[in-house]
Amino acid sequence: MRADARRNLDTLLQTAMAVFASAGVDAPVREIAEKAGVGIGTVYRHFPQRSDLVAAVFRREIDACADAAAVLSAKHAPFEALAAWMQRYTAFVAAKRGLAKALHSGDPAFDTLPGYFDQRLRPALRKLLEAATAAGTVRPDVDADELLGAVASLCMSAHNVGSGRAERMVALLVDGLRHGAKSP
Amino acid sequence: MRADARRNLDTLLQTAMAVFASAGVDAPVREIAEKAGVGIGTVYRHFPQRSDLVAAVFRREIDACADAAAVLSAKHAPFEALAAWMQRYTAFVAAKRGLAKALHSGDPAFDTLPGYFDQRLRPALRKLLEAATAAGTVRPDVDADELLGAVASLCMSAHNVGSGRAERMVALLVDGLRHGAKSP
DNA sequence: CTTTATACGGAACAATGTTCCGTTTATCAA
DNA sequence: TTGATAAACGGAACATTGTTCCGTATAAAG
Repeated sequence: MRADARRNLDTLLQTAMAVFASAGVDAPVREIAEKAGVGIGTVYRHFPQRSDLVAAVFRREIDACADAAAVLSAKHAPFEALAAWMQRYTAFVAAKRGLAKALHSGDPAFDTLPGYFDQRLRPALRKLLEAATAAGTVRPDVDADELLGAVASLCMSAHNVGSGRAERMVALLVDGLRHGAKSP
Repeated sequence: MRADARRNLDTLLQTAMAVFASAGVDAPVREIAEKAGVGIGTVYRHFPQRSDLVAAVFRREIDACADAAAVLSAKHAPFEALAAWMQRYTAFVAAKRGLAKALHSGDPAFDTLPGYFDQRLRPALRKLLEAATAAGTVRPDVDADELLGAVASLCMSAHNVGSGRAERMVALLVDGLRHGAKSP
């Protein structure tokens, strides 16, 4: 792959992420291309359809969230790493409320996203959970899937718009994980 | 209101309902205008925005569903009327799965729809319920709101696509209403 | 029948997704 | 270093669709 192509792809994804975050996923392709300093043709060579760009940005954010698990795990004690990652995941889900619409739009470009979501995030959380359980700071009867789903529900609910409510609920959830741990 | 205007408005709403049903609520305005045999300008005079047309069609379908209650009530015994209307409502909700997206689009044209929905359908169902309860064929501890919500949930669930599953579940629900009635 | 306010139709405009192709440039062999 | 070339670039042009505007047609009233 040519160096300029790689460069453009990177700035494109970065810019698209920023634009989607501030103007929503319906932002015009022209605007993204302009802000990234590339032509429209460049965008469409990398992403044949607009939805492909959206999906790529999404996948990238899933990756970032999943990768954060290992970093946090190396930097903190098991329980603290778990708690920190849960907040990281909360931020991710909360910021992506617009995704639900896109996912249900029927566009084939989004078909593989739910699977990718599971494939990357579930193992990430499972490792954190297992480490904390092994350390005795978290109860052993909690399922990674259920936890991911619960947080998503908390964040998606219409009553949780704004003002850290979702974060507080998730913090409560995480505190609940301590109950029944081997060593308190 | 001029006669031709009234005529055009009616055919427009009828046509739009048919097109939305077959091609989805994203069908182009031009297509609707053409099928209705009117110019685009005519559509936009009656409905300043595309979403206003969608909302009008919706309101009309809510009306039809609500009005069906009185008709069924006059034609059948209380319980049979209730059961028939529940199926009518089921068909209405099932057909309008695309509505959820529209409702959450943030377009102000849809702001009053949820309220209208309640205002028309809740009393309709309440009257049917009260009549059946008074006749002793339905238990008295059922709330119209809850019933409407339950049916909506049954229909909206992604697992209920196709093949009368929702209808069967609703029928079950209705049969459940008989339990604990004064006279079995 | 004439008048007039109303409604009509569709051309024209604007925004946006997508395609196409002439031009530029990174890469590499000589 | 330089020339060849395949890859990538940029943006004009096209297609679709929502929306506006205005000249024309017509229903309604006297």
